[in-house]
Amino acid sequence: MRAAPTILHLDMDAFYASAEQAAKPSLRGKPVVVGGLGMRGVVATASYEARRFGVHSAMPMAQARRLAPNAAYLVPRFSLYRSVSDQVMELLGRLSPLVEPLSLDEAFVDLEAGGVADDSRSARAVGEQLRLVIRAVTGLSGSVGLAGSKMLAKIASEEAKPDGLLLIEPGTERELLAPMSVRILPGVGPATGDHLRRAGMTVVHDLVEAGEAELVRLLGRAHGAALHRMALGYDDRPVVAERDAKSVSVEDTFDVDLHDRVRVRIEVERLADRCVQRLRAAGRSGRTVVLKVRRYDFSTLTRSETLRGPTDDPVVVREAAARLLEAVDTTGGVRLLGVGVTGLADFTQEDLFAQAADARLAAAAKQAADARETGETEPPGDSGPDDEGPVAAGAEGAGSAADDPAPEAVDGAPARRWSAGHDVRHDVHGYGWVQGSGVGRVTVRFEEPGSPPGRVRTFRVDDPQLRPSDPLPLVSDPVDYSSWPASLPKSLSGAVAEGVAESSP
DNA sequence: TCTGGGGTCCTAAATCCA
DNA sequence: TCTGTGGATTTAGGACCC
Repeated sequence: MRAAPTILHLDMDAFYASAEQAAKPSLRGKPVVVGGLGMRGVVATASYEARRFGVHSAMPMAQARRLAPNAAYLVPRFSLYRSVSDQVMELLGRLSPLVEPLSLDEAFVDLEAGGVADDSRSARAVGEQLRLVIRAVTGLSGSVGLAGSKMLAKIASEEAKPDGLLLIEPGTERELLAPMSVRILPGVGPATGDHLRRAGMTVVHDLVEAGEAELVRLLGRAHGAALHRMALGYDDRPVVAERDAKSVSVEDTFDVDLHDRVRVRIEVERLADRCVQRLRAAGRSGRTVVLKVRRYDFSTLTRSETLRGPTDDPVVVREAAARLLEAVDTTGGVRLLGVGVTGLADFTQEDLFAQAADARLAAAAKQAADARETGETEPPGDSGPDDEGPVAAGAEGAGSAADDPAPEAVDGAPARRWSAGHDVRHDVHGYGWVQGSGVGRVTVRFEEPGSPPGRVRTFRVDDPQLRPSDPLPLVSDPVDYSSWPASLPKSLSGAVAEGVAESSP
């Protein structure tokens, strides 16, 4: 544990929902729920207004709708969140070279390594400034935790939420942690929490009392020892700037369980292709292919196969996934399929051709053997990368809605798809967003981040004056903060006063 | 009334090899 | 050559995180 509370944890408040509220003035102050809208969707983020109805993240969407029927329900728009996140991360990068992003809306910063703080006073000052600047630049609020370790900084930001700052003074950690639920400690989820509760431990103090030996007995060596240290407030994990991804995976939950074996195989091949696309985009290759199957009863199993060398060949990954699938019983129905690759290496050209050739040979041999069994005469080598054609035609519909922007054909002409929540621009009425669409109509609310709440108008889905638009910046006339943190612009206090006035009418 | 998608890390058993 | 030991690797599953 370092002496000074110079590790900062930033957590944006209800990030996705807040970004949507900033983008859509008519939703400010109203319950907003962002998540998958399909029949099997779950809540990604609920605005604080929605949380008052009991809606929280990871809750099934159907349940959220019962609790808050009048909330606005929106699909996530990651491009918007990513652009806001980039702005925030850029600001953090000015404080220190050691910035560790945990997700789009969270990061650790080592202020001491950045030379911007070395004691409680300076750390608090940086934290307060950061919150102001983030609000001025993004229009959103974030909560800041400051402490001498990552664990405590994160707990501090959690306690500070929403829109606050908490600094844990060195020496006060144990006292602070003692009465808290064991669930605040990292690594204690529902299962471990239950386990501990059955052993009579519900608050952090109980863990300290129990002692390391007892926790190790209960939870195993690594977990038990780590938990004991955490309970005492010890955590010396450093802030790590960049960490390489260790796996790449894609998965889909289907609106309706899949029963048809052929359909299941087609979906696995599609997922394999998508997985390889992402792998290649990252410039990586992988050695172990993992197939994930969630069955009708939510039981989940994985099967994996390690190749002789890393690959980024879609054929190799597809065929490995298909082999793995053959060993899985899918009677009863399949709820989710996933394909992943681990054992990542940086792209190495050599192995690939040999690997692909090997796999093709093996596949050819197998196909020949199968053909002999079934009396088929289809020649091997015909199952190349692009033979999705005729079979895939019947495979439409139940896939996730999110990943397939292909327009539906109406009267032979491609109809545009107006997704709820997405931005549009109309030649006459300007910028707005899709409130809903159906039966040939699309309803748009015309407003933008800087405007007052706007009017709703309805158009035909093929109105030529209506076009999809990129998200607008949430703050239209940003103050120049390029000199921060060296110096704050004079307008800061003015901008801050305005911001406060806006958010508390 | 059900339970997403993208990851990480840990454990344990089986297997192989020096 | 036989047997034992210890380590590394592979595989499967589970918990956890946002």
